[in-house]
Amino acid sequence: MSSPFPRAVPTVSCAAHPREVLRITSIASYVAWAHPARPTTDRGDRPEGARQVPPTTRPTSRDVAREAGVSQATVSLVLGGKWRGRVSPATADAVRETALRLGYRPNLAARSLRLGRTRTALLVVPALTNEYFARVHTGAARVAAAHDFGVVLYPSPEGVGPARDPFGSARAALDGVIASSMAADALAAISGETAAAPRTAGGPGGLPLVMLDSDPAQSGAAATVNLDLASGMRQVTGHLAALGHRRIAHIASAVDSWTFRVRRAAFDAATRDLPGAVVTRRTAALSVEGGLRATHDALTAPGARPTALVCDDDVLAAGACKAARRLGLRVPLDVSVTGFDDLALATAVEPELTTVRLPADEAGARGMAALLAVIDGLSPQQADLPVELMIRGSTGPCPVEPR
Amino acid sequence: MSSPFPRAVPTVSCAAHPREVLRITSIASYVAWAHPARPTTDRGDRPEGARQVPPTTRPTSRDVAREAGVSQATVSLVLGGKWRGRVSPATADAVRETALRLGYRPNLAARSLRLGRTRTALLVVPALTNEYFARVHTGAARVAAAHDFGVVLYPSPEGVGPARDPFGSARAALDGVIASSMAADALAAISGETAAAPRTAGGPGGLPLVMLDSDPAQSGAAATVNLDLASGMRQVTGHLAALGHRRIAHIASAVDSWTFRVRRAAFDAATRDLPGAVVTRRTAALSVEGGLRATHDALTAPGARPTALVCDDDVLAAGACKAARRLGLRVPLDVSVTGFDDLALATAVEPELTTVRLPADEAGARGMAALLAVIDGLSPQQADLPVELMIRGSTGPCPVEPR
DNA sequence: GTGAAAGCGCTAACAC
DNA sequence: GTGTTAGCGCTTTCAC
Repeated sequence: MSSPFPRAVPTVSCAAHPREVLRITSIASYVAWAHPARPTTDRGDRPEGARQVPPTTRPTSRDVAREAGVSQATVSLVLGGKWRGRVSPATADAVRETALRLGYRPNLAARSLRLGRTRTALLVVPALTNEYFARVHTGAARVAAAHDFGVVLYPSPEGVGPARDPFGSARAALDGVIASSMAADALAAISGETAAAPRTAGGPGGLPLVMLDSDPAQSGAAATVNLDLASGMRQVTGHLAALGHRRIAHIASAVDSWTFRVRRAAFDAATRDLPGAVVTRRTAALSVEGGLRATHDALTAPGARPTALVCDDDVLAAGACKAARRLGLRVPLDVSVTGFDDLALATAVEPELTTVRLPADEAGARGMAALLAVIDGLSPQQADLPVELMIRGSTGPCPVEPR
Repeated sequence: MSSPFPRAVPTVSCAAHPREVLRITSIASYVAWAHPARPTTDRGDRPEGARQVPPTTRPTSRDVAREAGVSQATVSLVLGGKWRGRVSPATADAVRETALRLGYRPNLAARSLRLGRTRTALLVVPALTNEYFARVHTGAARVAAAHDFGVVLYPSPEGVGPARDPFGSARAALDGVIASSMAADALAAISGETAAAPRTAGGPGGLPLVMLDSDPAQSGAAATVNLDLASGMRQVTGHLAALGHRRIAHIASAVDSWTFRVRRAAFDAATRDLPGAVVTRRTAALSVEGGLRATHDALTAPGARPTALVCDDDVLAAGACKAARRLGLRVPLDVSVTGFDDLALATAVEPELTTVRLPADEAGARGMAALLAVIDGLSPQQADLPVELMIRGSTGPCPVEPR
């Protein structure tokens, strides 16, 4: 997606043009910031003489100013790129040169404090250990970077265990929040607080919030970026129906979040219209093991065995394939399996999974774009992102004489 | 790993005991921070009247002080947990109550500016789209949180494309850096800058740096946390040798980073001592597809076909299995395959991969602990983390009459 | 036991 | 064109 926003001008102008150099310079700059500080825990004050501030500090804009023979304000203007008609080019160059030579880097804390905003967004994800959200982050970070924004991840409690304090994880001050579903607790809290002024940025107590993959009606967010999951599920069932499958089991995620409720409802709606459809459902923990167990149950339950397994997720589908094979069933000859998400896993297993590709990267990018729009006081575009059925080897024609 | 550090006392005391409430309160607090600020891009100044600071701001410690009828300093002391003998318990309670009622949250930018440190560490990872590093982050974040530190991820350029400016990604000011290998550029820059004062925190230009999975001799870091990869590779080759395999192909990662050089050297060393061993090697892009191609080449090369494939990585191993099967070879009957890392993928595929479990979470935790130690002026313990061979279904006895 | 005051490094309005 | 100045919100001496 090409961003609808104008490109931000780099805050600290970088004489070095090749991005290699820029990158290195910038990272290396971090090195120039160190105070051997001890945690401010109440572990009793040090008895031995209190070591004071270290002798070496990194240069401030004042140092640059002194060194360059200008005022500190001039340094700020030049490095901030706002010197257009106010500082002579020669002076500006001198300042930049000095800043570079001293290895000056603006103090972000000071800047944030002064500006009252941080150009930082929080991305709340259920757990980092998931390729899907990694891709969401990638997309969000890409758009953010293009606008000189940063993204800080907050893996919501389930991810790292109940985080004692989000300040520990999301340490930065924030300009906005992007939250995906599946972070129920946190989301409830956020929307609850935002309810007073849901649609505006800067309302009383209203930090701009964009929700991903969540109920637009309930989120209380300024914007919602959703995927057309219903279409995906319809494509899946349509595909299976076209292959002749009628006995279909839904291996559903046990996680109670909007995204899975939508998948379930879409599955139900799609199969309801399928003449002769015999539908069952098992819920499973969101893991290979969970999918395996639920599928085992679905395939060994009394009654006619399903010929197709619609899984809420690729991971579940991988488990489903294992379960089928352990029962001596061939995929897709005896039973077809579909996934959802199109993770790398989908093409790592054999047969490769027929699955629904979710544009995770794009969702993250849209989410960030929406957040930036909200922060800007604009109304972000709202449209479900299209998903695409990837037909691969795990689905095939319904066996003629099943069982 | 149980942390060697004392537990930090929460900065803002939380009357609410149940962690549910704490969590919600904390996250919700973010909502109370909003300035409808426009990006400071040079897109021309607004012609229409310059909207000033929004009317609503979140409460400051001064507001709390006024409301509670105390001085702002008292608020700071109480909420900072340093009121032990200086403020009366009654006053302290009143302050806390007021802070809670107003929804007060300390401004992190101001705190950082004042303290000169941020209690934030940067975790540089090659790309987020990788379960291994997600686990590293999890471990690091866990230890960090226990010490009231935050972790900000910086997916190094390969991950999100060449980030224009790390300040865009890692927006927070930092107290230290944890970097994994495979982030060559960034690392070179960091170690280059740190070389002047490698072993101390707070040396001139020396931001504490801990390297993960990197050459201890070259990193220039204050500490290195490594895995005993050589042992892992020895276990793999030993396992295969015990099964009778002698013709072994190494499907090596094409990524030129220390971790893979170690694996390669260990493989070479281990097979060198194996009488009658016939060893080949193919390098592969770090993907299922890459593994598939390299393995296809290895299995179809002229000469006696290898009976075992040692892959640098589970993803490569997944590709190797696919390649073998496409050639009509059964795993493990005709060819054995081993992976490395023990990602979830290893047990998602069939047969499940015999692989080396890397304690990623533990590595992240150790890295963070080491960083905290360095920041504290202590010398972190240095020891390679043990790895473990997970024997599963992808390896079996060498076929008696191979080919 | 509590308040007053200094100042972290930066930006931006305003003088000159 | 350039310099001076006033804080952003917080922590931390130091008086009282």
